[in-house]
Amino acid sequence: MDKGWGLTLGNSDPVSGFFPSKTNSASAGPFFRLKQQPDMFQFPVSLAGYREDHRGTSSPSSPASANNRLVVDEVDFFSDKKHRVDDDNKTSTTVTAKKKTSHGGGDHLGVNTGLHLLTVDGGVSLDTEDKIEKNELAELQVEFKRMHAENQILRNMISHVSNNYTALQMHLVTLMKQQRNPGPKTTQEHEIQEIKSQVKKNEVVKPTQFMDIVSYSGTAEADEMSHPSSEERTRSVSTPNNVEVASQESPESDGWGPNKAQKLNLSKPIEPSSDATMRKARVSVRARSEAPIISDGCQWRKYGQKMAKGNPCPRGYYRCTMAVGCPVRKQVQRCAEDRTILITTYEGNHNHPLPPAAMAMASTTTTATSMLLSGSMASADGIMNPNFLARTILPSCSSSMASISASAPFPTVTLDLTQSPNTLQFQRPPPQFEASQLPQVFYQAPYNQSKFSGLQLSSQLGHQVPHPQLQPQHPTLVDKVSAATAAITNDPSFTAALAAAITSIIGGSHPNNSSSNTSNSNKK
DNA sequence: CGCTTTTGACCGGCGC
DNA sequence: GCGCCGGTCAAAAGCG
Repeated sequence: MDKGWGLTLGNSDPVSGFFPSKTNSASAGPFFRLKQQPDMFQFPVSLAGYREDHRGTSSPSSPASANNRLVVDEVDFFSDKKHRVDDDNKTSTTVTAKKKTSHGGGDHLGVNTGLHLLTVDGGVSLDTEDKIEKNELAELQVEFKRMHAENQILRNMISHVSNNYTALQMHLVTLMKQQRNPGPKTTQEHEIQEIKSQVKKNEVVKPTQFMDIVSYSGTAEADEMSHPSSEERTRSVSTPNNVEVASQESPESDGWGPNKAQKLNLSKPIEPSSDATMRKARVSVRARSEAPIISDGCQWRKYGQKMAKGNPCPRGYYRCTMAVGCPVRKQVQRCAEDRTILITTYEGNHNHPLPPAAMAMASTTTTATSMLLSGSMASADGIMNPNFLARTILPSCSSSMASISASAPFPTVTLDLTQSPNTLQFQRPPPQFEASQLPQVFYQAPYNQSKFSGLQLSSQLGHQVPHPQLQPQHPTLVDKVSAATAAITNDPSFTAALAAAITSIIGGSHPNNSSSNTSNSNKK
């Protein structure tokens, strides 16, 4: 079980942990606020490296994550609170101020204390030096104000993008619901019909790999109905599309292994157990870590270990033990090529409230995962609209080599955090960075994979691959915002946060506590 | 003593 | 039908 090393989700101070201030956090993430839950878009994530001193401590809520990062193998979100876009400018300003006042020990911008005291000896040119320093201080203050104004502009831009995305997301959800309930006719009927046709196409392609958008939305609603608790209602509201990435627990399915539900005929009535592909959806995170496991905010218990074919390293099987019957599983295995890379694959759906950190992750990346999943339905031929990724997942992955992939037979979001030059710049020299490893997104639909197995998108918003169907709704705005987004996404910790988020969302998107036959791991 | 980990056995899916 | 393989089970061992 993970006890606090590796990917750590702390919750001591989510806001300051990931964003330097609440003010900044209010605008820090273009799509991390899409759920209208500002508090949910905080990333107290530390994709931290191996810290033996944390071993044995419960990581999710360990405030110690903000300290003691002498050895960091991955991204440490707590180590540097000045990475965020809003602070980049501030940081530089502060550094300048410190340099100019270093002899006096002044630590605060605008409070140039101690300078005079050190220059008094001899009493030479005190006034002159004082004036010079006052001028410098004034310049710094002006610059600081200017930076602040720029930050405000950037915030507004991000907010704008966020709003646009939210509207788009809601639109998508609306379409899904309308598709499921064809009764009401709206002006978007043609879009509904298009989705329906896509569903039919998917049936033809490969039923067992069908990403059941119908049951997808249906299960989400079913969950809402079956879990009327206030918290779950809140989460349902906060995640309108309710990314049911994971299993809808049923007696014959546990959400991980081979499942009979995969073979259910699509013509059958919509029910959770028929959502085979959704149940099979996985999130895989590749992270460089010496730790045997990554801590992601949940408690895990190992229930098995197997030697997987083609990999000399054993694969560990873990299940969530935060609640009885939680069906969430994860596999942990080291990469065969590079054993410093830890591959963690998540599957399942938590049936319990998540820790604050994990919930933040879950809420935040519901968007990303939902875009991955629902986006696969967004185009006529089943090809995911890359813009969705570009708008949601990509920004956070752009500069940290995070790749997103989905491969048959199960849709899988793969985040590769092993090639994050920016991250490593903070910690140690980049070991393996080369031009060919520029941020890319690889999306492969779980079906019809051949159509776009090679789809690659530049994750840089400013370098999106042109596509007739993929033109942004507000290209001009996108261009404008690209700079701001890049500033955000240039922080590799953001990617690590996303990784943790997606991994947690797999289990945290929506509670479902249907009795699972895989939940008796504790019985002995 | 209770919980977790280990590890071989078992099961089911899938390809040949 | 058979064997391979991934995944899970559960008894035994380990640990605090």
